[in-house]
Amino acid sequence: MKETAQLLREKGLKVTPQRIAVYNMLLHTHEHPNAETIYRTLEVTNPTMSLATVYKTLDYFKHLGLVQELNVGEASSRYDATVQCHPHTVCTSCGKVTDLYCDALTNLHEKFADQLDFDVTCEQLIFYGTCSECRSKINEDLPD
Amino acid sequence: MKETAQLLREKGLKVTPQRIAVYNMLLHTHEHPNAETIYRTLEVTNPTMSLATVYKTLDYFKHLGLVQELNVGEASSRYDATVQCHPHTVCTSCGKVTDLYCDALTNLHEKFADQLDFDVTCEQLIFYGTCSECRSKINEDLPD
DNA sequence: CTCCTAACTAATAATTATTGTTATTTAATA
DNA sequence: TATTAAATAACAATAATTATTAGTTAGGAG
Repeated sequence: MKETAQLLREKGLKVTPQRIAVYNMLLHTHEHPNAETIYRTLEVTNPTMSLATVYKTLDYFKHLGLVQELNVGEASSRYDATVQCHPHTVCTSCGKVTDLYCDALTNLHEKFADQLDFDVTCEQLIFYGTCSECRSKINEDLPD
Repeated sequence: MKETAQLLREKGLKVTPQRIAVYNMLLHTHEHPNAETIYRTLEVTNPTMSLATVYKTLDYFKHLGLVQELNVGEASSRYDATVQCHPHTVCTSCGKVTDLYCDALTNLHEKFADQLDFDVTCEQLIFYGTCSECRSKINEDLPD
């Protein structure tokens, strides 16, 4: 936990329990939680935590490049402590968002920069569909 | 305009002036407007038009595959009458969303389907950055 | 062509995610 | 330890979207 405090300080942020809690939660999950989920998870151990602070903290973190905001078409944004752009899969059945680490699908803009007439700062590739678990479930429910 | 009425009928929808107006507007623009913009544009010529109807109409259209909902990280969704998945650029300076027709950046999932363990139904590739017009403006404002 | 009815629309209320406000508290430094 | 600028919690406000409902209309039956 020392590292988080150090990191926040380096970014010019005051170190508060709330900020440490939000950042550490994002570091240790792969669920890409939204603000509501972060708040619900943290209020159990951090009674002194409000949803507005979660929003504000995420906003600071985003602008300082500590987290990435992810928009997969849901009403609310999801957050990821991995700030490097990388593709995601989104299961339209269970809602699960998964990181995809695949060099061939990453930094696509670099390969096409000359054809674009557009300065790309960030790219987002999302595959929508059905994850393997949901596919199995659907097959169980529909025996032939 | 006859074709739109025909298309709606084929999809099992009643043909109403509101629905024709919304669909035709989306057909004839490349601006990827959101519900609010569609409403504002149409109320000029269609005084009998309400924002709630625009939302409901877009929802019907989306589920019937007549339009595509596009989420570029803004508060509201944008809509596109081109339902085939294709990449977009989003200028973070002026907000303009532009279609990108480039075979090498389209249907990426088909090329990687075997590596995924995920049934992809649709993919979305978005390049965020600065469009050429905004780049020129920035250069004007900052002479060296 | 007129009538009928289910489907549609407009108006408006309600909801949900997010942001603003403010009084109080706290982290960091002298 | 005292100071103070910044952060927080509580709550109000806003914006986008959805739900409700009473009145209207499209389109088929007669």
